[in-house]
Amino acid sequence: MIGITYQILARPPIRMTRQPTLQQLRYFVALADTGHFRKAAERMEVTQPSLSQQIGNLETCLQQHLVERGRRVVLTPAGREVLRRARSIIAETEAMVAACHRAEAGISGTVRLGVSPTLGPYFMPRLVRRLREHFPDLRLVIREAPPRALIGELLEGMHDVTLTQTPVPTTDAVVTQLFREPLFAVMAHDHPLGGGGPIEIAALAGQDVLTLGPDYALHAQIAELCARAGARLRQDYEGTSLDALRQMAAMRMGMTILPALYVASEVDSPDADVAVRPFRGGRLTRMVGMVWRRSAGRSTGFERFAEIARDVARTDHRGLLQVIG
Amino acid sequence: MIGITYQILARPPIRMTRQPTLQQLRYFVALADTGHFRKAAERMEVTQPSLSQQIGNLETCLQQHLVERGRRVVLTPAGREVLRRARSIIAETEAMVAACHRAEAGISGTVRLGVSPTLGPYFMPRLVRRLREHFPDLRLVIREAPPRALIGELLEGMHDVTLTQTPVPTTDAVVTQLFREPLFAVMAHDHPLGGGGPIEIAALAGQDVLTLGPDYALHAQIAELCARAGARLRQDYEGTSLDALRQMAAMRMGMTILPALYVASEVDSPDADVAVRPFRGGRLTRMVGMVWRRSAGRSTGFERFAEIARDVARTDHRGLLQVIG
DNA sequence: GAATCTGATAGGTAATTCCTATCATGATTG
DNA sequence: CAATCATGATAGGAATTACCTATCAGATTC
Repeated sequence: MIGITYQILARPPIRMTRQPTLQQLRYFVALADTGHFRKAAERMEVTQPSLSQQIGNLETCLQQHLVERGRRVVLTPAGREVLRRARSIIAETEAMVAACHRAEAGISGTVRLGVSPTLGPYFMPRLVRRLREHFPDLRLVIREAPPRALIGELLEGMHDVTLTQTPVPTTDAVVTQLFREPLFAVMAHDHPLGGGGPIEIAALAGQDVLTLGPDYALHAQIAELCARAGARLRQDYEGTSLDALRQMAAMRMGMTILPALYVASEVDSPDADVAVRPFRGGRLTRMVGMVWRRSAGRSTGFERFAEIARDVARTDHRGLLQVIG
Repeated sequence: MIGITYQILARPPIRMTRQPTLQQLRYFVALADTGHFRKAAERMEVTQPSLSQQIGNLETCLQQHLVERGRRVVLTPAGREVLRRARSIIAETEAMVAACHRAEAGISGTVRLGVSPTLGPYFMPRLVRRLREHFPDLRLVIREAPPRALIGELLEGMHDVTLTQTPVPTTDAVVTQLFREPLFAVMAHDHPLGGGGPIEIAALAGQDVLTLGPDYALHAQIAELCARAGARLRQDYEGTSLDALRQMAAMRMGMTILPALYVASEVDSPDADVAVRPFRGGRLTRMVGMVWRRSAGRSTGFERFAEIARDVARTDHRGLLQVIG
């Protein structure tokens, strides 16, 4: 008979099975704590019949008596077990709500930050420290990937936000520019262009130039520069990292072009194994920005992240990076 | 303005703060698992607008975006954190419901069984084993207390059910008789009444009789017997346990009267330190029953417990106990 | 460009929660 | 012992929430 009714109504079984509600659990905990229906109702700020009814509904749903209703209210064994679980469920729910409400500027949970390896090691340590100051509850997972992969992964949802060289080849992302980072010519000490002051782009003519693979934004930029300056971009050798490029230059395999943050961090010392020359007037730079999915919307808090990153660039890398905005 | 509205409506703050519901959490988990609103709605057997609205309500309540709605559905960092907690909350809720539904004959949670020390050690081991066979999920806490305290504690809610000598001095409890347990006369081997077959109650006349203190039902019973038979109930010495009584009898401080289960367990051997004589025709017995609060109602499962206890008495103590019912 | 897919919004129905009023029972007071 | 109070349940109805149907707006596919 009931089976037939179901067929007629086409009502799904999931809806036929009553489930306990969090409110019912809260009412039950209040009753257990006060040992008294009226007092529990007062505590929960509803009337006694409402509370009584909801606790009755809970008992019906669980198919167990939870309470003995005599001269005193006493929990049954089942009631005591349900009380234990109810407390745990309510506590976790409240912790979840509190964590969400506590979140500052929409930052909550674990943020996954993707970063280019040409940038991450030289910029992130200070940025992480600063972010931690601003968002004490922030949890951050940082993953490195070459920019071409990085943007794809961002769009796939693998990262929440990325720090990388711009422009990026998509319109599905919001790009917020942070700063302009100068690039430096780097070569062996005894290279024809080694030594001296700022170098002109035109001086690259006829030189062998090493750079990273095409997965990096730097690759296209340097390839375009070589074409423009009449230099030879070595196709037979590609660096897999900035360190590799520097070592190849030191071994006289050609000259290379490296970002300022890397140079400042890894090369700028009197006993460096390569010579470093800035381009005249800072003519050669790369743009660095923060990128997140357009669908993330306006309340993500990532704009706040970008502000903080600019601040780091401004104060910790003063005179090296040209902050934008 | 809003503060004033609140004052006018006299609505309690607890009601002004929206709380997440378990259904919303279930919808959100389905969305996270399917990555797709329509598919999640199908899975939950509601329409897409319903699911969409409830997830929106959850986001409003938590004051966080949980989902990016773009060309694909991607969880935000906050969303991933809420997902983790939601899974835990739902799992615990389902475990709670399942435990309640799985319960056999209303037995669920941890049952607290109070037992008289004159009974427990000699009857409970077999009863517990049998109960465990019938209720595999049963959790049992067994506590001993003298019967006078035991019944008070039962009424206070400290025990859920008790096993004790009856009658009990209250009408607030349901008493289910289990069996009649014979009592035996016990004395030193060289006591004037030592040796021989069954003893008449009248033979106690003039004898010193030892028994337990007034917290035990046995006390009143033996006191009444002594008055009736013209025996002297020793007031200067009281046993604190059945073992103590037996030892005092062995030391010729008087005779005593002990229950059959104890005798069968602790005395019934050829080299016992006391003589044991049954009363003629089994005339002297005590009644043992199971007792629970009247307010526990009819669906407690304790009647089932009583049946099992009778079964234990019938099969494991055959010829010793006279089962009732 | 039309058709289809996807998620949001609006209006209305159905279901649930809560309130008020009352009932039934037991305990307490005078 | 009658009157009163306290306690939890039940009934009817109002208020609120959950859900459905219809539609909109934007994106994607053919």
